Amino acid sequence: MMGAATNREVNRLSVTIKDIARLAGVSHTTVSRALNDSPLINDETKQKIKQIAEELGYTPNYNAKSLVLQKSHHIGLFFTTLDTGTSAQFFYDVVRGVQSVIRDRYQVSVKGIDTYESFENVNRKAFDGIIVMSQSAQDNDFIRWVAEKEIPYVVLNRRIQEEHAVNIVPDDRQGAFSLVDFMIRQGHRRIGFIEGKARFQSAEERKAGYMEAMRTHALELDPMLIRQGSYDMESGYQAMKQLLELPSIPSAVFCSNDEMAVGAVKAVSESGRKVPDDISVAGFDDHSFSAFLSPSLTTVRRPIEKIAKDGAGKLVEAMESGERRSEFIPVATQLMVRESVKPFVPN
Amino acid sequence: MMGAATNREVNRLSVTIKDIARLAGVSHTTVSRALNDSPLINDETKQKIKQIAEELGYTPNYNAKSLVLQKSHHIGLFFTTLDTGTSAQFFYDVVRGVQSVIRDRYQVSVKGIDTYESFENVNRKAFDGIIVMSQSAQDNDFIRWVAEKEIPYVVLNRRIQEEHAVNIVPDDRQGAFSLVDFMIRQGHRRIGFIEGKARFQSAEERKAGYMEAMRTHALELDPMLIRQGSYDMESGYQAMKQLLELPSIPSAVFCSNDEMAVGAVKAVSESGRKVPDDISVAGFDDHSFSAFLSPSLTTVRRPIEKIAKDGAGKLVEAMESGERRSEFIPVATQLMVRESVKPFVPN
DNA sequence: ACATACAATGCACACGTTAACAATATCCTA
DNA sequence: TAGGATATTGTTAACGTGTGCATTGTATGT
Repeated sequence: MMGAATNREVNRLSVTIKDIARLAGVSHTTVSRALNDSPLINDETKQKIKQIAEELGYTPNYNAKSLVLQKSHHIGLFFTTLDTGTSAQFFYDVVRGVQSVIRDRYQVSVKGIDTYESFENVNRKAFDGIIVMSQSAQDNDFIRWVAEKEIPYVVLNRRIQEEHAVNIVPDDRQGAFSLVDFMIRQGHRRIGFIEGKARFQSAEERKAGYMEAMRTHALELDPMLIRQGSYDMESGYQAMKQLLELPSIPSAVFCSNDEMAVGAVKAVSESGRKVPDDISVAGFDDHSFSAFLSPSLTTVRRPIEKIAKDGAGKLVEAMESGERRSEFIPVATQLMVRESVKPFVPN
Repeated sequence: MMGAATNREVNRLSVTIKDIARLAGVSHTTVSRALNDSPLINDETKQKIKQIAEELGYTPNYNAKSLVLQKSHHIGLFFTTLDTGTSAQFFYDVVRGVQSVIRDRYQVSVKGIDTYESFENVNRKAFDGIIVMSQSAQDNDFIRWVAEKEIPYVVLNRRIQEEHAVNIVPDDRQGAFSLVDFMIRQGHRRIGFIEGKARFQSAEERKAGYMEAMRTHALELDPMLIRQGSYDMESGYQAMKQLLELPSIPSAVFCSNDEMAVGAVKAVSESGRKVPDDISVAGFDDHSFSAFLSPSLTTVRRPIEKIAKDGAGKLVEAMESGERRSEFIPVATQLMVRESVKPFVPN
């Protein structure tokens, strides 16, 4: 009679190293070592054990491994928010970039920082490492928490002051500068600006680039030409409508991202004007649709997927070496000249 | 001297129920019960224990919990692919929808099915439940695997035959039908069609809707008017270019999604024609940019975020009740009439 | 006053894995 | 041929938590 033993096996969720041990006639320790390719184990036994494991369809219980190895096999990918302000394209590029380097080495959990009331569950037991895709200084509390818990982490997309982390940041200011500089060289003097989401660092950097370019060319900074937006199309549409109601409208408008530029172009069309003949419009990000719009959108490419990949790579390095290295890596942006900005023609 | 004990505490990753037990002068069993609000424990002791836990900043070790409770606290969110074919908007809407109902009850890991060579690590130990955002019959192997492993799951977005799962699917065929029907009622007779990504079910359904509408109105199905696309802008652009080279071009073109419609509109513009005056164009999905294009895009809204929410809700239900219920839930789509389709005017 | 029920807590083991240490067998060296 | 080194395996405890069962103390009913 073998009722009891059989029942136990049947009821169990799945095969364990003890099952393999029994069949191989060795101890479970030996099985563990064999499956981990320990040099201690004789090659023949090793092969035999591996074969049995294969036949039984053994898969390790990662919860048990995690418990004893103090390693969760999980990394967290945190965004400032998953609601307004994070564009679909941005989100998608980041997740793809991260996944492409992590593959099945870790599980990647995607989160919005703003959904947490308390960070208590963000700790070393839950995450081996954390990628913060930071868009705003709001994230500082979170980043400080992660640093205090001594979880290996990297911060991408926004410059931070902390000392113990890799920080990869696109040079938004330079990108904005070169775009506005380009507009000015095309003869534009009254250049409007639609800001990104308030308190987002990228929004501030882009504004700084705009202002710097204007100052460099000794152009007047008319505050009426600067409008607040929030990175979504509707806000770009509204802001542009306001600009078009001014007594003296700008000949060119720089929108802090491509989505707002789409909204802005719509407002221009509705006013009976044409882009770029009557007014030039540019965006930022080089969103995937930008090249396909009519007119195609002049913008600045920001290599988000590459930043995500590099960041994930650096994080894995840090997790596996155990060293916390501080490193600031700026990433160049690239001006994409297309059709939506034309030389200024006085009428 | 208290060297040894202190050292152990200092070196440990964090506070455990045994630490709390020691301070409270009870056994760790009592602590475990108290923190889980067991009715067995006296209210006073319970309060005292909870307070100590609070003071020490205790957080449970989910790996240990998982091990003993056979529950991973993780759910998997699987897409057919994270590469071409899955649009950023689709991806984003789904993740947001799922996260909004799951919150911090489970960790959500996002995956592309096509990155797996072997599904071995997809099992009950790793996932308490799985959401398959299925776009193609390619996923059938995966779905079968999940069903065999008896992991609670739901399949969204694509109709399946399996018996033990909830299946929520937008009625793409009906949506496509009503859109093409609308075009025909606007007087169009030669209506082009740009197909979605090959082997994607949504692509086939939309084609079926197109053909059904044409047949219903007894219109000729000219195979020259049907072009293969792959759901991205470039393919829409190329397909439309081909259609415009025909000796007799269509007066309206239905693109299987909005992204291809954007590419198609570009091709029309480049040929010197105008949308919708010279040729009408429509898409599918009601992408966030569709209302903001000029002309705004006539399309079909598919409530992806709602599907994701409902699906996540059903999954949680299934996981927590332990019942596998088979349920097919079709979701209506909605025709969004905008500017890019105009009544047909013979020239 | 005594059996009985019940409330509250502890003991001991289990979950599946790894690892320090112990144990054995085998081989080599002087 | 004794003694040590080495290769291979096993014993046992540990990771942090939950739970069946035993235990203790207290209240209840007769």
